[in-house]
Amino acid sequence: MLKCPDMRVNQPKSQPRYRRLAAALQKAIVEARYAVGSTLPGELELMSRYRVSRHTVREALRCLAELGLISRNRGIGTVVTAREPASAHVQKLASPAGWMRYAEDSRLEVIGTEALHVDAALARRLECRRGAPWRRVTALRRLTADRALIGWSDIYLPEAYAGVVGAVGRRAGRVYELIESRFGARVARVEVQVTADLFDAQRARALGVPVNSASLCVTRRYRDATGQVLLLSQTQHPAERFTYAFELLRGGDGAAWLAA
Amino acid sequence: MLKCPDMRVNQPKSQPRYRRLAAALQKAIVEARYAVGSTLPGELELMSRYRVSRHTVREALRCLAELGLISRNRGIGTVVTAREPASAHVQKLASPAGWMRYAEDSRLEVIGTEALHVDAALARRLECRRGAPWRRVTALRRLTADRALIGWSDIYLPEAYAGVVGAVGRRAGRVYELIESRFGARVARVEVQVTADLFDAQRARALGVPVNSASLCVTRRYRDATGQVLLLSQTQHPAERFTYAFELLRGGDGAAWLAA
DNA sequence: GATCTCAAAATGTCCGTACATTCCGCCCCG
DNA sequence: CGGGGCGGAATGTACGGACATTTTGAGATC
Repeated sequence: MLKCPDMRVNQPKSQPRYRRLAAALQKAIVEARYAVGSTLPGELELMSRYRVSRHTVREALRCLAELGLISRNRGIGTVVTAREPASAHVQKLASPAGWMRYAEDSRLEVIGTEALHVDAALARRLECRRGAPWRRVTALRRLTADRALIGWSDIYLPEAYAGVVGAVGRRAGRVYELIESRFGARVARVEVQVTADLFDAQRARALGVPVNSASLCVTRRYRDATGQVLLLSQTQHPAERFTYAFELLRGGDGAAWLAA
Repeated sequence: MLKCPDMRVNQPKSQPRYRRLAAALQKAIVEARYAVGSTLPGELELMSRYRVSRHTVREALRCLAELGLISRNRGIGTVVTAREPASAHVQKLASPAGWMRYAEDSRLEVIGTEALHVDAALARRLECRRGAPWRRVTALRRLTADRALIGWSDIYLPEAYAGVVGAVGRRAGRVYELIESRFGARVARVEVQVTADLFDAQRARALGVPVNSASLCVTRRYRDATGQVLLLSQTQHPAERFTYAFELLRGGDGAAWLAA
């Protein structure tokens, strides 16, 4: 059960004290003796309860923090953040278009927006000139069914299209569709990049996942017929909560999408 | 530069001592004052050289270990394992078939194989009966150009097909193609799941990436016409070294793959 | 009721000490 | 030459102490 990182190939007969304490605390969390959101006893309390040094308590708590089960902050204490991984949402892709957009069972929730003049690095990503006026929108993606958080999105669009921001998440329609209908633009191609990343502290906190936990990272560039980028969105999904799944039908030397 | 995990949103004016030491050591590694493969001075030496406690040295080294720059073992010392992330490989997908198989510019290198009788959990994944004889093959995936490691694969196939294992990575042809040509089986469908995960110690060590670093995790089930699983492969790619990229052409209400 | 201040609670940083465990190289012996 | 044993070097575990920093709640004041 206890998965605190251990580099040694051969496990010792008896576990170190701090690992045993970590296992005991994890058991208590799994058995819901400490509910998610509740606060564990403080270090001093744990010291006396388990008759170990503060060092040992801290090492044990470090293990649990690495597992993402707890979060520790000065002045607050040690809060249980997870009992087990949340149930995973599987996004079935019935066609390649699924890579372009999300199903209707989830929705964006804007949590921030700012106008900016793009620096050199961002200009490269957006394929525009440096200093151009763009708008960054930060949003969370939730399942509509149970409001579960499944992603954090950073969305970039030209400032000229910023008028759609108010409608994002409020009105039916994806961001690029809003841009198309409001400004008469036309998305002709979408470039998709799929990789993985770790959640930083800000994103982890917003999603309620451990800092430095794994995220599936999908970046999309929506281009018009001239190749210009109309919209770029980068979404990080918690690995434990989101999976893309699809099926290919084998044919000749290629493959066709198998609709569900 | 220093990316040791820090939970605090607002950085203090001055960094803690251990972070400063970690930064100094990382700088020395980047500048190749300590080459990859070489051993850093021991804890006691660093204590006297930097005039800090052993505790502070250990915390600093822990940061570097988390970054994957060093590896620490009793009796050996602290070895530099990486100077910087390896350059990233972008796997361009010219068609949906790209999700089914890898391009010709990389190759599998088998590092282990074992016969097994599948337990309940694995039986569910392989959709076979518990106790059935299967073969697990562990392999690394390398770019042929520079031998760079881009993935770790766990491959499962029925023991009846184990005869192809010797040819994996030695002869041209993907695993499922080897099975097809050798045993007359026929892959009709491929189910693909894309998510993210963290590298455990074993996989991290084999790939030379940090423990608990992000991996893009792709699972493929190859099925015959009756739906039976002929082959399951699960590959973890280091996020910094591997990205899937493709482009969709917008059309009607769907999307078509844009060939490169 | 709202705001400010202060103290207590909690974790973070950093020092020190001691012993345990593992690895590796060297030396000795067969 | 090869194998085994031993010692030294190195990190890992665990104890203790002290002070710093952050958060929160209670109480006082306006």
